[in-house]
Amino acid sequence: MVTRLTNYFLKTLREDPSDAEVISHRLLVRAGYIRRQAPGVFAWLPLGLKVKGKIEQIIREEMTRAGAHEVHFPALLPREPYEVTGRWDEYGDGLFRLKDRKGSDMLLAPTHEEVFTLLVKDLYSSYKDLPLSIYQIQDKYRDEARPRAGLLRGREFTMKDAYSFDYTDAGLDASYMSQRDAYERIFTRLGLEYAIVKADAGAMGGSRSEEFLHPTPVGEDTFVRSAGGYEANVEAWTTLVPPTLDIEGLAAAEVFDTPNTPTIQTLVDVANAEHPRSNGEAWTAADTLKNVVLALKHLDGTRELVIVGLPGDRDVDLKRAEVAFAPAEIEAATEADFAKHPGLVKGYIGPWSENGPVLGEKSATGIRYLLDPRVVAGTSWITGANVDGKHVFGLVAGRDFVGDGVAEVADVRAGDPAPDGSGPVELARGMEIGHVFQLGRKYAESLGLKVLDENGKLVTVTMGSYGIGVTRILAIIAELNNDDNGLIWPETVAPFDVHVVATGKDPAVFDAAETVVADLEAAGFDVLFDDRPKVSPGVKFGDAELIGIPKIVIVGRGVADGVVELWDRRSNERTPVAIADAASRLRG
RNA sequence: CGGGGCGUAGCUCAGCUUGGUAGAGCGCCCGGUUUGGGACCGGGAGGUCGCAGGUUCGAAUCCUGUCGCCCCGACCA
Repeated sequence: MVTRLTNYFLKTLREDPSDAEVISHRLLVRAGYIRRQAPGVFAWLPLGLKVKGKIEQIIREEMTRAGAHEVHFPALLPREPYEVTGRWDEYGDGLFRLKDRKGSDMLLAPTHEEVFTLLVKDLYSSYKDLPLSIYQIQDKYRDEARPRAGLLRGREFTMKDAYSFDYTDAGLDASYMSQRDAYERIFTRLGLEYAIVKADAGAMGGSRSEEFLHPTPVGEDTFVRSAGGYEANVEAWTTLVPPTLDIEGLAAAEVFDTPNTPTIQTLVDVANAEHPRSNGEAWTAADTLKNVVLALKHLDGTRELVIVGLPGDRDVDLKRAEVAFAPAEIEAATEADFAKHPGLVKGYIGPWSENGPVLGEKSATGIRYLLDPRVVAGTSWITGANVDGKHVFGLVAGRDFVGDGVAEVADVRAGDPAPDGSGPVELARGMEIGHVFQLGRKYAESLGLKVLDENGKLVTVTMGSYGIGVTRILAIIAELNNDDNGLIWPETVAPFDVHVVATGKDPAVFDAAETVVADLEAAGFDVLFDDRPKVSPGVKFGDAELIGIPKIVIVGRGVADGVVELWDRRSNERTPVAIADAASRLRG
């Protein structure tokens, strides 16, 4: 195929658009691939659509290889199925909701678990029909609080979402691995580095969940990896629990005056100055127990205070807290919250007081008290004595206080030991490009998807859900492949195979260019032909660089000697070749 | 939702402090000269200065309100 620039829908911009910050956004707009319509919503121009199509094609091929079949659902859906699974409420403000003329609630789907499940329920009723994997490539809608970075975080984005249906756990495992393997092939073909990290299943429910993260400093996810191969999103991190210690023989707790120690650091300073440890070692923040007050906003609108006790050198990671308390939302405790609980002495909160337990469901305050996994029985702490200006030293977990449970909310640090014993971890940033979930029976259960098994018994189907962010991947590829002059697409996703540039005004040049273009087409190349007659060479070269097709043929002054130049966009090398050899040289 | 920045021609921006009725570059149209790195000359089209009030003889400029956009944070694929 040959596409001529003289009648193509393309206009490049000489300057960066003022509303674009990240490189992929700037270049995709400047080079005429996309245009912004609304925050986080983009129109696709011909060039952009071609690249998107190339990525989708690779995904389709690998889905087919994995035995998944393509379908297509509407983006506009009725409320009911999402009401049944609870997601109409759980999605909160992130869901695009609208009403039709009759006043019925509709939504723009953020994902399609419900309708896929219902479709299979409509048509299938026997174990003989399973396993089944179906997928679609469809636009998704999420009303992000803050869309940003162009395509990297939009409110409309294209996603490949696949769903597997099995009636045994082993079957689900197999379907899951089949998709997971397909993802590895897809990202490898796209030339995208990825880490497969353990992820939090979160509001999606289910058990096993892994994210494909592309490591990049601009990523929004923090993940950890150990030298021994452990990789996990910090949201899914589980703390290595130390062994419990012997309580026998530990000294009794002692209360000391510690005026003006509202922060951990001031407390540690005072402790070292006035109450040094008996063995002479200095106290550190890790010897203190920090009790952080969190307010949970539950789905039904109720507000609950929870106090988390964690080592004083750790902070609460709000993302991890959201996971720990999902689906409730986390807010900082307000003055009003404290006013309702006069038993809490700000800055000196602790589980213990001379008058008995202060924190915990069975204590004086009745506030739920959860402990960091590191606060095991037999560990000894300096913590607030619930009296202004006093702390208690040597307070022993399991002897002097207990929690109502464990909470994984502390931040994860470089150097923390991996839970599988594979050594200390380092932290890295990544951008989520794919996610595989074992949903289990959550959706099938609530929507009533059951089949008859070999014994004629009704069994609930078990499902998996597998997503890839198509438009996000496009943006990441653009982010990775560019230079000062523009985009440089990998051949696998470039909008065209070859960009032919005819320069000058000599009719002989244009004749020669027609010959080259015809040869290339005959050789099977998809060709973009810059045949604009009155545009100077500088403009054409600049546009070619901006557009970023990796192989460029310059037809110009060399024509007099019977040669054209092959210009490699990435290496910037130009190689003269005979006009008649251009096509075969490029094919080789 | 908090913090910051910005809305003036198709695009990128100046003008606003110190009010006097709108500019530049690029792009676009016509004519001509150019053609291997974003050419040049001449002529031209194009703007309710985001919107609404207010102050003033007079507002892009000052005041109030409002809407929108971008960035950081919270939140999210």
